[in-house]
Amino acid sequence: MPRNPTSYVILGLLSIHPNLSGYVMRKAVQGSIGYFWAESYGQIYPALKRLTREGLIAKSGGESNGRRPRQEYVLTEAGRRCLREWLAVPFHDEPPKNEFLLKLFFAREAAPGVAAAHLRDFEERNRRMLDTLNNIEASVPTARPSNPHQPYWLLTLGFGKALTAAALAWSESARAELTAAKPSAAPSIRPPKKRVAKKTASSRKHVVGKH
Amino acid sequence: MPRNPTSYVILGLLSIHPNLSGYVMRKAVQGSIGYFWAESYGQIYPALKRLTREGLIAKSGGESNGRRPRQEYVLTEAGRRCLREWLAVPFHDEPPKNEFLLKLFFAREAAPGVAAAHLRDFEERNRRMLDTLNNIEASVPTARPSNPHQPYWLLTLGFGKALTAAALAWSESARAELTAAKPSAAPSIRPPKKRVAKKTASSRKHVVGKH
DNA sequence: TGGGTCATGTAATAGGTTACATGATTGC
DNA sequence: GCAATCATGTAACCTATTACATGACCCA
Repeated sequence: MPRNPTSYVILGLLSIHPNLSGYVMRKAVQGSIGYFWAESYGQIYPALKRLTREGLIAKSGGESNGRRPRQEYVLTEAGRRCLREWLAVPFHDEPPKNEFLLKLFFAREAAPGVAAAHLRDFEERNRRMLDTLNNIEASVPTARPSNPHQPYWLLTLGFGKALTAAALAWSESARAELTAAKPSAAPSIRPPKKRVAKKTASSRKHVVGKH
Repeated sequence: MPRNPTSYVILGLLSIHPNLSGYVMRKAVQGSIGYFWAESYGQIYPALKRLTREGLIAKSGGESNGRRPRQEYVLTEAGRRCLREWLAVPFHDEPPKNEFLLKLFFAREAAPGVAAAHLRDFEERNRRMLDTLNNIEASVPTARPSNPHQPYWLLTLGFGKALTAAALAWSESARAELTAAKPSAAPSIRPPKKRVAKKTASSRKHVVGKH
């Protein structure tokens, strides 16, 4: 019986830390794997119900400290087995849909300045993201014992940093290229000295836009 | 009236090259923006129908050279306006869901070797991707006139190359870190000289896995 | 008393994949 | 003849977001 990604996120979180409620799972996703994953309540709560019904997780007494009592969950043995099996099967990577790149690709049709604006926006967001990731890194204890999951967390964090930094570097050079290549709206006679002029290129058999 | 991303992809493609059929649109997506976007026939054909009904595109005589006649489409003026408007609104970037990173993050629960296997797999896929992108780049004419969309294509291609290269570099160092950090299954007494030992770290307020 | 956050959930809708059906043509 | 590719489309299903409903507690 195939299960959706949300289910595995839940199983994974419970494998790291028992007794989580739907609410804190959502928060945990945002706070730890938010760089490459997202879950909404509309996904989590139904999944919790289903997983309970199927015996992969079980309700554990929700501690109600003054507040509304939280329904908490723990992994069952079946749940742990299920998680392990899923972890072992090869991942599939569909191309991540990137609306920013989509708009950039079609940007010739846009009003002048639109592409540059998106690029600035992109750059800014990456700058903030890199900041966030660095803060996370700084908040991690470098101390010896730590916890057994930490090596893997460090790897994903490192990935986030590396890719964000690369995106940032690219967007800076892209901005330069763009302003250099587009001095006026009608570049027909000698586009005045491209400054950056990095040799990049594009496009395969290109059904669309044969050159 | 809000439209789905697929619609804008169609409008965008037709803005670059008129007279495309659903079939070649799919191919064009794979061949040009496949690095960061995907569309299935199940999305494209209904979208074509709807866009035609709404007057954003129109059927253009499908040329039937021996084969089954293809239904081709062109942009209408309303379609072009609609595309322009969409291009101008800020993009929203949801975190791209990355199953590889998800499995890596939870990998402590997996059987030994699983994380390393995924990493090798990831590395290999990125290597192939970089190859593909380089081939695309090589096939682009460096000649002067070219076509007006090319600067934007070059930017997205450059992005793909930069990010893939960064992912590749990361995965190589990650593999080294992983093998260094995990000599046996129970690293409790002095994990023998980590070789790479790049200072990375992880995790924010971390509801899950407080250290 | 009003806004923020804690906390759980449902319903409507949108977005997207997969499998299937159909049939022609090309190349081995 | 058979497999692959061209080419269009539909139906069933899964995935996911958004808005909404509910209510308590905290703090200013």
